[in-house]
Amino acid sequence: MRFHSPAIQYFHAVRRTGSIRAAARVLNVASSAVSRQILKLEQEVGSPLFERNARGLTLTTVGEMLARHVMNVLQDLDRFRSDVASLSGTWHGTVSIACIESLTESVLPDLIASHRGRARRVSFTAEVKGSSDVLEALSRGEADIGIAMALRHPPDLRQVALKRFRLGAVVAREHPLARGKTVTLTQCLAFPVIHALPELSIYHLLQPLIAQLSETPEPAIQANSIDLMRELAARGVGVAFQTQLGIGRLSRDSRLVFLPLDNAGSPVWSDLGIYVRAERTLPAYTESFLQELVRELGERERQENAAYPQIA
Amino acid sequence: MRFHSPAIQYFHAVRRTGSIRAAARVLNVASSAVSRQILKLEQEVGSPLFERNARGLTLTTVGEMLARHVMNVLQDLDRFRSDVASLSGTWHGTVSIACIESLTESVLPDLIASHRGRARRVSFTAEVKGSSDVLEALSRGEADIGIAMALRHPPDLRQVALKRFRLGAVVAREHPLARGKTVTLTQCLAFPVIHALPELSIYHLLQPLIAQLSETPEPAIQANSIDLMRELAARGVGVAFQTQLGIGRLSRDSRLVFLPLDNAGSPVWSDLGIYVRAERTLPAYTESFLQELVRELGERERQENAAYPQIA
DNA sequence: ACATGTTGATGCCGTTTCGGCAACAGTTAT
DNA sequence: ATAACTGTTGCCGAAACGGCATCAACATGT
Repeated sequence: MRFHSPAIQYFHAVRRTGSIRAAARVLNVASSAVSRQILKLEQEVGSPLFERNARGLTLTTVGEMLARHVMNVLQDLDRFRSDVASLSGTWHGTVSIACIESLTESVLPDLIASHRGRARRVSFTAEVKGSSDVLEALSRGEADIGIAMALRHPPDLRQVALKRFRLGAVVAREHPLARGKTVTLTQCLAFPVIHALPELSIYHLLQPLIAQLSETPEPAIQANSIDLMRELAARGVGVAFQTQLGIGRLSRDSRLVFLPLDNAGSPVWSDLGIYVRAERTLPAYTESFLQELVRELGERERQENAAYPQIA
Repeated sequence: MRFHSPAIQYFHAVRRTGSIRAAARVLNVASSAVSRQILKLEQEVGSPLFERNARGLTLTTVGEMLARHVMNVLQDLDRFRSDVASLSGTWHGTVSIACIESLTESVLPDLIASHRGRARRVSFTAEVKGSSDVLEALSRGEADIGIAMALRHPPDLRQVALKRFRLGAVVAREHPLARGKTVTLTQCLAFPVIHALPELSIYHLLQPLIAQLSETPEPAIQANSIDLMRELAARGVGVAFQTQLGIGRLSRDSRLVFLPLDNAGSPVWSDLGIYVRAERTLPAYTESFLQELVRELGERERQENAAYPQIA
């Protein structure tokens, strides 16, 4: 099904790879063919689309505009394909997800497993990144669905849903803090703390709060893996922080205890956003999974906020 | 700027004209060329796109899906073009509007005139239709912006704004009703009434209310032109009904009086919706006009509701 | 400083695709 | 029945495309 001009596809490949020859390799054509199509495009648009650096190509402003158009075309072509396929009963395609680490513990594997159980012809691609990288991948058309911290998102993305989960401390069962029901930041800082590195969203949640306290925190450990931090906490190394989303596994892990964090009497929220490219209609199978994702996250939000009722 | 496969453009022309030979004439190519491209498309999609009737071609289900995709592609191409043009200072294009008759009296001419004064390179196409035809034209990609009665709109359209205006009676200055400040439907039905035909939105607003009354209305006039109805009222033929939007001209027309309608103590609202194709990003100049349109209608809504303050 | 590898662009040439002309079979209206 | 219309199909010239070899410009490594 190749009813779009080769120039479109070649341009797309060059943009992704950043090089004409690399694009030619991916497309299984001669580099001269690719080069010519790009030149022809530039002539028809009337303006250069790439800046020729010695080491490859970079998009110009006009190039970025065309890239946006081409992404819209190709993504909508995918949707059309899926529409036709679903008409004849076949229901297949690939859902590409970019998300932050909090999801990998139980939400995402549960959902994908359950979905695969029902629709076996749908494949998945999941890539774990930092929040800003998630949004960037989405903007570049490298993912269909993105889950990230709900910060300001670029206008070319649409926030499908916003779910909030409580941030809390994770400590070993024997830890002194484990005797309470909740903890304050000040209480935690009295013990060794396992800090998140800036790549993790938790860092951006806690840093402003810690900065408010005048105390100098005890020397601590820093890490960029939620899994690692949790395992460290389980070994009694210190206090780790994480979103309540990891609670699914925690409840099965007898070594650990989750304590919702209180700051000045009110909970500390971690806002999770589900994003999609705005200028786009999703294929049916992607839309279907998206709905399940939103529903599931809403369900977890409800469950967990019921388990730890809000104070204020 | 023709970087899309000819098949796309040919398909689009065939869909609009409903015939291969007619499309060929529009495209200035031989009909054989068009026929071949369509056949090639059908072969690549793996399914017929048109039903060949002896008198022309009709879209199949798959054809309609492709039509949607092609519309998305071509409309987004327009947007891309306008983006590039606005980058180099040029700001030109055509805004195509489909709307119901209520707008033609003052809102639309005022807006277009004012906009043309500032951006002379932007042209306009306006087509007056019934509400459902407006939505249909929008769905078919024959218009950029649609203004219609806010009924249930198809899912491929997006309601940009919703403004409500009071429905009222229009009578000659010498009419007995002109002595009051407002009127009820029962009061009106005591006089000869100029009814709207079903093609006009006013019909669908008033019919349910009239049906509620058990009285048999006096034999009356029916018409499908707001202008005609108003002129009839001016000549004392009877009571006409229209949206408060026509008030701009009314105030300049000393022969007529507008009386807001009351039904069971509450106003009768006419909901006006502004629509746009959902799967689409508008060109900059279209978006700009759309914003002005929404603002202007909002302004009129505010003004007129202030002039005739709500009762309940 | 020199050699090597990589980048994008170009001239040449065979292949593929496209479009125009004319003729065809089928349906509809007069 | 005639005439006007529909979409389709061979045939052929023109345009576009892709592959190969080659070039100049730049970066990297020795």
